[in-house]
Amino acid sequence: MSEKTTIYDIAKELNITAATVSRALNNNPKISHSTRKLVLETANRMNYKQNRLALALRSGKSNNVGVIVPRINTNFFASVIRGIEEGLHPEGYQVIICQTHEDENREIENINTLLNAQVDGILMSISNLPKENNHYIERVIQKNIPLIFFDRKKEMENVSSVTIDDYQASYQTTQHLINQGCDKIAYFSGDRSLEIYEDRYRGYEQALLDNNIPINEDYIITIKSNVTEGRDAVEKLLALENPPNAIFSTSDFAALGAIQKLKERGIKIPEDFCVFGFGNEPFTKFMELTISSIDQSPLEMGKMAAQVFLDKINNRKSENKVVLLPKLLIRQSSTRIPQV
Amino acid sequence: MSEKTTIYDIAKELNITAATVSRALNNNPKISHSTRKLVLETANRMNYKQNRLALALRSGKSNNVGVIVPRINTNFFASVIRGIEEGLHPEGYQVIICQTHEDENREIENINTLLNAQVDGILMSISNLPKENNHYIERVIQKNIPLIFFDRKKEMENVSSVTIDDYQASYQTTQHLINQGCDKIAYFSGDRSLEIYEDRYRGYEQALLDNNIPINEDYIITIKSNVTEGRDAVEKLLALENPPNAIFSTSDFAALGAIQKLKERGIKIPEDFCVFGFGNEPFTKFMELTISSIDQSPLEMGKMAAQVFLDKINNRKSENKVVLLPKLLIRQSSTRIPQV
DNA sequence: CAAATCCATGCAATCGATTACACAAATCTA
DNA sequence: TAGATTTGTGTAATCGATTGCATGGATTTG
Repeated sequence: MSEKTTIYDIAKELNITAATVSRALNNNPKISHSTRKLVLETANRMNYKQNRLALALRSGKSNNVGVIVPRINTNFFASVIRGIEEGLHPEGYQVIICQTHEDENREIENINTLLNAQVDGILMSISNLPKENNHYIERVIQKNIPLIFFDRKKEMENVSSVTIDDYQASYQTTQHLINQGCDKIAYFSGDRSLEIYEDRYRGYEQALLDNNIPINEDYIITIKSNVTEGRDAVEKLLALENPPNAIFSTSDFAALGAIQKLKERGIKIPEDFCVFGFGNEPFTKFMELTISSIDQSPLEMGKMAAQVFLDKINNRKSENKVVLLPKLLIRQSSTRIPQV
Repeated sequence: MSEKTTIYDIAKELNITAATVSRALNNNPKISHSTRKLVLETANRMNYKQNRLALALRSGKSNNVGVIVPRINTNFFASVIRGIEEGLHPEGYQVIICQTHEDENREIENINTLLNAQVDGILMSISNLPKENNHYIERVIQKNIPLIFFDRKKEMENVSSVTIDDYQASYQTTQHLINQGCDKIAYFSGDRSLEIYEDRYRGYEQALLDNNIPINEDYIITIKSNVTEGRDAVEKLLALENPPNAIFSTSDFAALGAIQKLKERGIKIPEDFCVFGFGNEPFTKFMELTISSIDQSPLEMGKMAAQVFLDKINNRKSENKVVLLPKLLIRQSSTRIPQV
């Protein structure tokens, strides 16, 4: 039935040993031309396929890498994974995907599962900030397994990372809004205990300071990345005595919610109010009023993460922090002054 | 350094054999309570992790399943994969992902890679219609490895599938458009050599026939799933002597392109023209003019595919065709008569 | 022609975990 | 208390591929 051909089957067929078959298949120069030819033909005829598990067990290399993300079905993570896959597949690696659902326990679980599976490396975007007890991450390093963070990273020794320059992205965006004449810029933040959100906040803050605009704590709202939170946040902002005239949202979804609510209130965008998102979700450019956003080059980020992993595994580098340039996509929702 | 603890290390530590350790860890009742406790404690202390490769080699089960899709970074496929992952992870399976980029050679390559990796099953959405030479798919069946198609399936013996009822979806949508007063309904088709697109076409056709509306070949355009093709197709349609007053697009992206172009031409939606998409991409409900579409329940589809795989592997069923119900999401782009 | 060299292949251990079978010690039966 | 049974472990084979070392025959060298 399920006739799995092994090198032993080939050996028996040809009245030679499995060792010889193995060597022939691996182009070992010690094998005579005639034997090699015979083995290759027979292997082909018997539809032989190398059992990678056996190889993995012996060599200690599984040729699998694990990828851990909060969830897979958002454009950003799906695209990063696609990039990783494209970078690693040609090198013979398979990608195993795990989702944390932003849950710390599942994150730990996932890491253990991947270590069990003997992956050759782990590429991850942190879901939660591991508290003091981030032993589980250090265990990966102790095992000498390359660990690479992408996007949501944590500064750690011996851990490489691939991110965009979140600070710059944020600084430039804020400056852009100021250039458009906005002087009261609200800010939708993510969880600032994660480095990327802290960096983004600092960029926003510094741009305001550099333009002599005071920070207004009322304008700073922490949100989750969805439409509803964006709508709710706008309600709060419009209820202020001195409401803002721009929003920089670190989530495209919240930016969309904000725009919906602003329109309902009859506020004209971008004339009366500018909005800027983050992430370049596909819908931002599909809207009638296209939404300005920041592209994080997820495909490139994934490919780069794959490259960093390959460099590490080949001992070319022990540590490496890659920072990609963000791309500001200035669209209608923040364009008062026509772009040249 | 990378101190991988094995059962042999534990055995040596306790002056017993690996067999005993193995049994203790597997709760074999023949092991004395004291030994078991000792082993478990020691294993824990030495941070033992079972090597799944060794287990896989011995048992012949890798506890990996392969998933093959055209690409991962679309909402639909990412969501299906998420569903598969959620269904399989609790059962101890890891998901290995491969992308074909719609390329037949990569599809063959992917299957070979997965067979090499000794996956316990393959879940796939066909990219290309394998011609006569679909040996590569049959090889999977010969090896007695469960094969499950989702969405883009091909009718084959011993192969299970999970799809939505594409015919019904299409029939109902066409009927809905007719009910809205549209009598000249154009149709954007995918590659009809794939079953799902053929089914969808038949649904469209039958609904027209049942309403005594003649089929107009000029209205039927085969497109790729992107915005540009939708725009181009509308240009062609509007250039006709007798242009249509509705479009049923089997792609949300093409539907969006169509809407953009129609608006540019000053055509009012839905008053003068109705548009219906397919796939329920997130943007369809985010637009100012929300786009009617068909939800394919990708998450559920993935979970169901996982379930069918589990049933098969546990010999509960040898073959199984699951057909999910499509959900018509009737939104503004096709609503002339207000819904109750 | 005897000794040295080389070539192609075989032998056997290894990776880590599991498990059928064997066996010694402990416990029970009559 | 001798024999039967149970209990807990050890022995060794197995999964499939790789590889250091050994070996036997052919070829070359002096």
